[in-house]
Amino acid sequence: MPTTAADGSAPGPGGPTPRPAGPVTLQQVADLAGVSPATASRALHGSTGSRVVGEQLREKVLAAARELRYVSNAPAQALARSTTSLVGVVVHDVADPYFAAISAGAMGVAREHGLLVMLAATFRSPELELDYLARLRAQRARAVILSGSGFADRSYTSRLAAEVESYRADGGHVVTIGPHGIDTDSVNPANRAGAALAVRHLHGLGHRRFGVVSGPRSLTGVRDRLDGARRQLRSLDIALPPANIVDGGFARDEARGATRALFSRAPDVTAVVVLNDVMAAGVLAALRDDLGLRVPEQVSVVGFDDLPFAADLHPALTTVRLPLTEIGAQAMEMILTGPTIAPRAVAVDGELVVRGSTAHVRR
Amino acid sequence: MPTTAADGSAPGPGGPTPRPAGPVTLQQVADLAGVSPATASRALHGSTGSRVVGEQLREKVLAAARELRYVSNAPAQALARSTTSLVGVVVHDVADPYFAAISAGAMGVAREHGLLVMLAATFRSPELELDYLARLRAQRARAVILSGSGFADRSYTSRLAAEVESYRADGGHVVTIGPHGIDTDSVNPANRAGAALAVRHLHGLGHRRFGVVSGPRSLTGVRDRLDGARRQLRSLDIALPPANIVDGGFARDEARGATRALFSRAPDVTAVVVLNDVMAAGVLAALRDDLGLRVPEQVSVVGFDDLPFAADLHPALTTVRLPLTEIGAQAMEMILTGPTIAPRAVAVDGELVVRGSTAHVRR
DNA sequence: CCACATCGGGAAAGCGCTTTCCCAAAACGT
DNA sequence: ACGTTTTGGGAAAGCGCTTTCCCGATGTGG
Repeated sequence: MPTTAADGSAPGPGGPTPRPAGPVTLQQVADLAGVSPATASRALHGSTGSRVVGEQLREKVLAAARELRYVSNAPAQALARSTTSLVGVVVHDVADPYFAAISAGAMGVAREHGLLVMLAATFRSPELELDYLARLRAQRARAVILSGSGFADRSYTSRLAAEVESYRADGGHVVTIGPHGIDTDSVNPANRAGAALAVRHLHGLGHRRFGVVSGPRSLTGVRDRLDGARRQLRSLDIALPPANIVDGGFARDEARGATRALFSRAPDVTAVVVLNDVMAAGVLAALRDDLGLRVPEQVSVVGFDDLPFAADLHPALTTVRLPLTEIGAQAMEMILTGPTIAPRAVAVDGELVVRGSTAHVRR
Repeated sequence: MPTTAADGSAPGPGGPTPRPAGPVTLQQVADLAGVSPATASRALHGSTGSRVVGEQLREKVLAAARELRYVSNAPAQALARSTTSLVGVVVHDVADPYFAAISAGAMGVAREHGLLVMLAATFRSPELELDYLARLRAQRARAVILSGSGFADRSYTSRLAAEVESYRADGGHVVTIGPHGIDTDSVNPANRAGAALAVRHLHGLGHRRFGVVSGPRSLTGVRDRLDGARRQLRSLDIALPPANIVDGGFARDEARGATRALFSRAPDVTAVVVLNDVMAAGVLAALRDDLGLRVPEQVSVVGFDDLPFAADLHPALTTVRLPLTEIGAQAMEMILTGPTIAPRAVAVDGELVVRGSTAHVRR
């Protein structure tokens, strides 16, 4: 019987794993293999450049580790190496398919490179975002991706900048997705251009009376989209009265209510641009079930993001596609290549996907 | 000017934060406050039971920490305390709304209790799940939630059991969602009963010729749902020929293709039960756009899960609702209460939500 | 007025790793 | 043949915290 006897909570001769209580330490592995902890460490994580452990001992160590089901203590390792393989991803809301897609992209890349991701959801609270950033910094996360757009608030922005600065001084790397008003690597979806695309599409179909279902204006991403739509409208000489802009709160049901409000104020609207797809679902529901307006015959609707369910809405949603998974992946890739001297900014284009929710104006 | 001069990369007299390079250590905070590290530690994380730090010093320490923007080194803390505030959540796929909802529930509870969650996506690979579990164990995560259902594979199950056992020996706690074939705390959605519910609903509407769009049978959750449907059908004396069961691969588009296959093999089917909502979206698309069959006039469809978009499908999907967010929250709560002597199992009921995709049989 | 708790602070010993040194043995050169 | 490099292993010094212990300075009761 080649396995050593070691201790025994299970004294029987058969048990292949005479595992001691509590976490197994490197020392125990070393003892079992009859080597020093130094050698055990090198055999298990031969990271020490040129230092090579002899084939013999190496095998013994690995066998010992396997037998004890050893996994190294990551915090201890982090302390000794002063580096971790953790990255943080902060989102507004995991259940929102927008963030789910971004996260999926980021996590895919993380996996390929052996990084563990800590996901934090802020539920759109700036306070919580700051708090999480500090905690991620405390964890010595290598990098963090701020994937929810920023908040349009001076105090917040400066606090964020300070926190990011501290983190960077600690050797951390932050990548933002969308506008955050701070000087970091970033990947920027074409919020303005995308919204303009939507407007031009509708204008091209003959629409002249527009409504917008917006999100909370405190979010810079929302502002940009709204701004993009507005500018494009202005340059086409179309009026967009403030009353025609309603806040759908980024939620389906809230958008549904907002849509009713919009049409009670401006019943002649024939084209509505919705600042994201989940709200668009609510808009479609309101039009169909609450207002009895037919899409696209009476009203055309275009969304934003092209979330997976967009094609399954009724009618299928015309929308501005953003390659969300790629965006997440790109952000993670920027992390892998490490920070550069000057912040990089990669721009990501949106693309109009025409489906069934838009048509020539008929009213 | 009350702030100390300390070092200075910015020698100007005004800079409020003369922060040294690299991460700030507790020692530096202690120095600045003129106390020992012991006191600084106690002042910042007064966890040491009765030990109280004098108001005076306490304030000084806090001020120093604030000034240096100190955050404690979590790995070092973890090492010293030999405990962390990390919990792992492993899912099959973050982008899948099913897991997104569960994660959201879990993360909400985690946040309330100051836990950081590490989210790992296995993309349905047993290998990866095992690997992540080991890594989470290495991180000394307090607990992990295995939220994807298990794999029906003996070798996998025994390896999982071993890994879980090791983890538990290290003081870890694991909670599973759905059947995993191992002896842990678990929250179990009513997969069998839910599927039976769907079948009874359709049967009650007069349907007698059933088809099932399943997922990969290697997943125990899928098996249970399928089994629930089968049993119910049998007890109603309805045949379900193997040819009427197709594998939709848990993906919308794959399910769409599978549906075409189903109807080419069994064109007389009037009721199809789909083992989850994302596949149901594909089924509806196939029926409507590929096969030209009208739902619910010619074919009735019921899904499973009641994901957020279910009500927005066309027609709105009749489905078996599972309170996913709650399920995630409950799992996290089991973690908070810590492991008990005997594993707990909480059962979660499904509930039929009748919408527009089912109707009396007419063919 | 002194023995004796009590309180609040610091010195120092870890926590489990990694990594620099240091050293013996083996390989090489001339 | 001997010096000189490699090679591969171990001893030990941290990494940045927490926490036990110890100790002087206050407060108590007899």
